[in-house]
Amino acid sequence: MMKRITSRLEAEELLKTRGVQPTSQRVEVLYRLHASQRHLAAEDLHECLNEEFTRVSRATVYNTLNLLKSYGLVGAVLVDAGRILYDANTEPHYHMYDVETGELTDIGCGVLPPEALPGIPDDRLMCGVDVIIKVSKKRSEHH
Amino acid sequence: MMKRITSRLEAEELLKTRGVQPTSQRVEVLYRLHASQRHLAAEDLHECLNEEFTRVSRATVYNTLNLLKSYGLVGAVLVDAGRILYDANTEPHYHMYDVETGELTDIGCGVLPPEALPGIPDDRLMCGVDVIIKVSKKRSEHH
DNA sequence: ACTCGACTTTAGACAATGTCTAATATCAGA
DNA sequence: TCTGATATTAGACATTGTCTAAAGTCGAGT
Repeated sequence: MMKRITSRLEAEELLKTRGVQPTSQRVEVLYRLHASQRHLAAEDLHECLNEEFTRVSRATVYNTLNLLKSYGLVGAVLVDAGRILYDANTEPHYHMYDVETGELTDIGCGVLPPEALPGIPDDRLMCGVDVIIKVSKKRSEHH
Repeated sequence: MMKRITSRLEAEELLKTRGVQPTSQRVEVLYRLHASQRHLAAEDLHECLNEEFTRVSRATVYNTLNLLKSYGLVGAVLVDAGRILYDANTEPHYHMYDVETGELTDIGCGVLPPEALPGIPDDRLMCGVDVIIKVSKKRSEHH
């Protein structure tokens, strides 16, 4: 089970143990993402950081999210064109996306462990699996 | 097994049978996507259409792809931020994405039928499943 | 063939998202 | 405290996709 970060201090510790310089901006981004309990876009996070006391530039939010992602400290989900949502949950899991509301929900992958996925060529290493199950409340418009 | 379109005439027939007005632009877009045998971005398609005799505007390429997608005549895959790749293969299938080269390959979903996916709430209808298996040749940079 | 109305295409403006650059600021180690 | 390496910043830039208003095309009914 993943440790949930509940304070800036814990975020700082986590960064240190991974060998990432725990600057105040990085700590803040990581902490806020955990605190929000939701999936956030970079712009959401930028906005949310700057309505409080903190002041973090747009570029830093983007850079930091890319950095955290490259260290596996956050997850990224592509739902629509030109929109990445970030996810504090770094356990392997899948997503359910409501195409009407835009709501994105985590789904455990118990029934469908990544190992069960179709085989990949021998010369490649799997470095991630994205599963997005799209749902809606209505039937699609064209039958 | 899906019928592969090999001529503009077949593209036109397909559009007609689905009740979509088979304009020359739509026929051309649908035909070219099948002819290319690859996954193409809207811009690729726009470029490729206009180096030949045909002349199709950017807006029409985007509109047409959205239209075809809403009728299930083409598939769309999100691989990177702000980049949709379109796919002539409308059979249920998954994708393998090489994060280094950007190469996107179809993978059958025989081993992993969509029905095997985690349950979704009763009040929602599943309207699609995206599975992207990310692979690379090297280990990721941060161990 | 003609006309009308509905649909389609078009060019270009616009919007949203993310990246890059050069200057400045900050940090860690000597 | 110094110094080099690293991080942050503002703003320009690039890319992708959407919107709008005008012009073009299609087809049914006459």
